[in-house]
Amino acid sequence: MARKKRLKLATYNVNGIGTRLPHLLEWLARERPDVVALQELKAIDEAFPVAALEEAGYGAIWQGQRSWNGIALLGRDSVPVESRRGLPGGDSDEQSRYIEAAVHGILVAGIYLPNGNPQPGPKFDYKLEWMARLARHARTLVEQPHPVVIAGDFNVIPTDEDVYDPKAWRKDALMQPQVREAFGRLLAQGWTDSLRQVHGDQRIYTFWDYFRQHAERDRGLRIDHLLLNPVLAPRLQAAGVDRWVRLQDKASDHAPTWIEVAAD
DNA sequence: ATGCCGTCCTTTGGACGA
Repeated sequence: MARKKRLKLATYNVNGIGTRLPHLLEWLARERPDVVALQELKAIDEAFPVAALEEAGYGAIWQGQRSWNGIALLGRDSVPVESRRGLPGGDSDEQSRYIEAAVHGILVAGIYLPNGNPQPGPKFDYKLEWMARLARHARTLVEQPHPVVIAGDFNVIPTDEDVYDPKAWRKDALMQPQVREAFGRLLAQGWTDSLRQVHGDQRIYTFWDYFRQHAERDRGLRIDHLLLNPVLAPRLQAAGVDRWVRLQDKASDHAPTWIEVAAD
């Protein structure tokens, strides 16, 4: 078999793996990503569809949780080699939001960053505290001599160019100044926001809520991100969003978001 | 201005999501 010239890395918030498994399998078959970070499994470990994914050609590691949260990493023809689950300093944190593994020669940190609404309040405080813990750990990842990507649902609208109507979302936790500053501090460590890097000033969204036909009208948010460390960033070749998945019946409110990097 | 819809189970309403 000819050696692949590119690797496709993707993140997809499925909003319930049980309900979304048919969508996930159809998307995997059509787009053939090499590495996938999943969020919002909303299922316990025992309910993860490991056999169906194996049948589809994907190895997986996952950390579930009843009802909420839950993350997984998939590797095409490969079982991810886990390096960590849960962020350092979160021994009392019961929420399944962080999983990290080596897949196809890349260290992949899959995250489901807390939403933080309503703000102000304890959930917003938890979001800021989680972002601080992420930043501390990310500092050790960014300087790795290996390629590293942080991929997932960040629940951060980085700028007003990343939301169809900033005024409508002004009070939302996803675009509060403290949240944007925390995301900015993360980028300042040396991470590349790959979708923005590839698309420049162009509008591109990864999430559309279920109301007012927002998906059909492309009134969305850019909140799913893939951040690359300085070793991986020069290999970035392409980036996009598989919006067709969001336009299907019974879709998740997020669409798969991906990049292609040169194989080393 | 708004969870208007969707998913889960703590199930037939409430909690949560963004």
